Amino acid sequence: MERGAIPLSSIPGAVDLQATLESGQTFLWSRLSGETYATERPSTDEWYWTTEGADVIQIRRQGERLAWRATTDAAPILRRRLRLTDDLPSIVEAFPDEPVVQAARERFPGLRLVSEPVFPTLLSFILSAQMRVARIHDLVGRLRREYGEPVDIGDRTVHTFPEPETLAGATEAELRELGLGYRAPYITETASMVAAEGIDTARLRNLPYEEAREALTRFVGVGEKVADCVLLFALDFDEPVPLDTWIRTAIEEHFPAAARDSYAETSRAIRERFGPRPGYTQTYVFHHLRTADADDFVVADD
DNA sequence: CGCCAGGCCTTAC
DNA sequence: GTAAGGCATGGC
Repeated sequence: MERGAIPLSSIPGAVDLQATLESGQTFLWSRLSGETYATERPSTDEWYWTTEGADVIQIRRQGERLAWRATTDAAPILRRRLRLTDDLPSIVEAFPDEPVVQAARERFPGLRLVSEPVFPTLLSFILSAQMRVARIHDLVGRLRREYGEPVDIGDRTVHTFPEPETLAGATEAELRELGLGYRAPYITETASMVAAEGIDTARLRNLPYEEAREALTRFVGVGEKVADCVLLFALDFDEPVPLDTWIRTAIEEHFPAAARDSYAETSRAIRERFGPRPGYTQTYVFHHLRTADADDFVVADD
């Protein structure tokens, strides 16, 4: 087990691990205590763990640094996945001067976008259709335990995210037994597609945003909304504003002029009102509205 | 019981 | 291209 630390002084802006990892952008991180998405804010020494390929990575806030321990050198992985080089102060400074956006900004200093592995993100958001955030995370955990590889990390065992080939070998009936419901065939079909031909991430990253979104909908269970999530949370696009029920409601209430009939038109209209990096704005607004009645997410003094 | 959740698919026009 | 209906599951 390797260990290391990243000084907060080396990161532009704050880092709020809970807001970043438990805001529904990624379902690939868990509190080591197992209390992920508990209403209580995690204790300050709480470890979060995830996997990347066969490696296990853990991180926690420790004073004025981010401490990590992992089966590999986690520093470059963490810098990428938590976007620790993003100049957060200048990003939020450019948010539009709208009350709901500014309220979200003030409530979650340190909320950062993520840049997660593509295949696990693709499958997570296929699962996300018509499901709540905590339950999506739970189902990802079931996929890990059923189809991933166990890794002993000392006092407990965690599981890697399953490879495409492994999930391609699962049956729809097996996945339905795990509780995936009608999303079960989407997972087997898309896993089979990825096992057979991969995901051309280099090509996707170089496509214009709307073309990349269209290209991703080739996968079964991936419509415009899920495609937007993959582009925003795994492929580093700045433009996507995934139009889920929360954001649609926010548009109706706070940006009614941006409401349109089609997804594509509403997407264009809200992007023009969310500032230079609409995806970042969206992540703040989503987390703010979804936790509007949970004061536990407000930063407490240590 | 009904309603909702980070929607997508097929079918019909 | 758009509209309608169906679809699993669990929490409240």
